[in-house]
Amino acid sequence: MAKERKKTVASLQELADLAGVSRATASRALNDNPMISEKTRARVQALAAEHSFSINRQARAFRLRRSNLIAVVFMLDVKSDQHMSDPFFLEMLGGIADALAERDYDLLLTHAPVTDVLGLRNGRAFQQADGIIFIGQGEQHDALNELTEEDTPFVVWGGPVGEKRYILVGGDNHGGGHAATRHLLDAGRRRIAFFGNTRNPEIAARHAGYAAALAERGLEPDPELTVDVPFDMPHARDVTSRLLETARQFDGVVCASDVIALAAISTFAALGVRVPDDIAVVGYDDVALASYSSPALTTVRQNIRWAGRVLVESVLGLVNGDDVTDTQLQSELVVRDSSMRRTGGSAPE
Amino acid sequence: MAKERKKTVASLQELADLAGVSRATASRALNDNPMISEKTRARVQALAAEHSFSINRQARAFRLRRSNLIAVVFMLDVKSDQHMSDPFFLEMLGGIADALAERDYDLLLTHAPVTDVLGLRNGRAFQQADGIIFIGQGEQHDALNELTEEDTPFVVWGGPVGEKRYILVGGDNHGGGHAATRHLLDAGRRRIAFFGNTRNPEIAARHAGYAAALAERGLEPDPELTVDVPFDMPHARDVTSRLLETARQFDGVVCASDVIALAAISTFAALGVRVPDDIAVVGYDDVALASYSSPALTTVRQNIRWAGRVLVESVLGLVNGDDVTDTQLQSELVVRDSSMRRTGGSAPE
DNA sequence: GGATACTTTGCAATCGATTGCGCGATTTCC
DNA sequence: GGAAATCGCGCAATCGATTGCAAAGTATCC
Repeated sequence: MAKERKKTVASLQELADLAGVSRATASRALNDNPMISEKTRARVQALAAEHSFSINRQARAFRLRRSNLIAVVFMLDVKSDQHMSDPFFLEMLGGIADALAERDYDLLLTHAPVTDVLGLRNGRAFQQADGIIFIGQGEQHDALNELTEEDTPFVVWGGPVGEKRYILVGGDNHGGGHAATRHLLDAGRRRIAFFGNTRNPEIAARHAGYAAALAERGLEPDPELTVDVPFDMPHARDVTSRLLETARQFDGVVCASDVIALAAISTFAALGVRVPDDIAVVGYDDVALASYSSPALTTVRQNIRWAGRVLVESVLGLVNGDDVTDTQLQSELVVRDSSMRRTGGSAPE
Repeated sequence: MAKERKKTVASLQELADLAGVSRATASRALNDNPMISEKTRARVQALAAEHSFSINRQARAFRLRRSNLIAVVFMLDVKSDQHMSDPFFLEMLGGIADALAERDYDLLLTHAPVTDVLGLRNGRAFQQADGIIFIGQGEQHDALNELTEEDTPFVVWGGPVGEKRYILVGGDNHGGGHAATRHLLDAGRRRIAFFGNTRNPEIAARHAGYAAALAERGLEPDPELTVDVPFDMPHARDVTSRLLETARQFDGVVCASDVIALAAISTFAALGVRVPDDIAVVGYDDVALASYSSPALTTVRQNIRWAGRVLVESVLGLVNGDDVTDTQLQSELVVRDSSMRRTGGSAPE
């Protein structure tokens, strides 16, 4: 009797009957349509709440041709096998999810190893979602350009590229790469390597910043020290150890991600190279776990959660037909290893 | 002219017209309904492919009252603030996403800090999705029981609990906790702590395994050494350092997650405690990054991607009205620190 | 050949919400 | 007091696919 929830009302029609109005009026009342009188609106809404009625979203989506769904597509490079275990993705996803929830949108997660991005045209993302967020460009830049022909709008998280027809949101990769490299230079390092796949636009920009920082000090980047390290741990480890065997003449390394950095550090340790004494390492992304390595990892912070918000605002802007422009977010060097500075060869402790 | 994609066909009606059949026949042909002759079916499907027609999923979902969407809800404890930065979640999500994609389902991600789980009843997950996967029970066990009243079926990843009315999938938490503890005991440790929030059912089971392992060796677990460490790094660090100040009489610690373990190790290091010489640490989950800490972290592996598959199969089983039972997956100790054994007080290096 | 059975296809209702248009009632204005 | 403007609401079409049922066409049997 004192049941808090009354018999639930299934359809708009039932609610209308209950309120003694037509379906049309009930619909308008729920949507705060000004055509409806204040009194009627209040009554209908009260009844809706009382009977815990909520509109059938399927029907609504069908009628309005609008699902309130935004798809998130992770562009995973199969070759370099940057897979989801990079915490960066999760934090980004969290940021996007939160921002979408605030705007009353839902998140459709599409996680396909994307070799053929164009195949997405016939996939769910383009069919069901009102808009799409691509995380990363991988090496699929041209395919993305082609997707702009479709009528589902999208934005991309990534790095600068040449001919671009889509909306891009990204960090200041050039600045980040520059700051990271500069940090090592300031610590007295001279032979600085770069670990990362420069075919990826974001990483290419970081690498450009790296090269620029070297140039400012009159240093020429050694091509042999730019290594295409895959994103995931096991591979990174292999490549790193191989490099150490063949050309151990470097004393610092700028990594394209924290995961790479941690893999490198771990590998160095296994091979008896001391970090940061022999080789100093800088990461990228400032994932939560990075601060807990020992020594704590110096890295470039991107405000990932905020990035998620910007992505959401951009894509919803497109959905609503607003003018949307590219966005570049700040990146910031986070220095954690105060003892990296070269003091003349003596290792502390 | 040699355009590979002909003018796309928007609706079933158009396709039917093109094929010279009725909408009904076209629909049945596309769905391989045996009522339709082989010839007609082939013709319709060929035309559909040729004009890259794909059914309007909104309309279909509306008509069939079935969206082919499975919602994934992360149960985040606000108090203990276990947030998404734990890579465990991401790997699980990847496993679920893959398994769903194979079954032609999509993933609706719902990421709400769930204080009031019952509020989900009116949320999107219950409205749009055909089924739901909850990741973790948090401390919301009773609320979950109540949700079984709703008509959207769901399964839960988590640990054993008392009165349970829902389908549960989980790892062998008791066995894992036992193995982890046993490992430390075998290495000669005697004062072993447990870090984790035992109000969480999974962790409670791990703790039970921990206690059981101690008991087998005639040791009584010291309540003071069971510490409710929050899941995220900063808090874990605080709590850990406090513990060290007040009661530093332990030589091993079983952690409820790798993230906690890494935080603990980092804290120990900062406080001058040597790992594993002074205190040996075992983690849980075997997240990718764990293997790269130094020393590499011994941990309990759960096959998370497989877990994702099992969750998907279970929830789809429920959706289809099959009988579904609880599942317990294997857990396995991964030993990475060969040098942990106590050798009489002499620290190597 | 005619009746019966089976196969193949089409008709039309249906799912639930939204919205253009029109109608009656009320207010406003002169 | 009457015409015009305004307000509040309902009628009915509509979105696109699915499906029970009936009808038309074809094969089978005696």
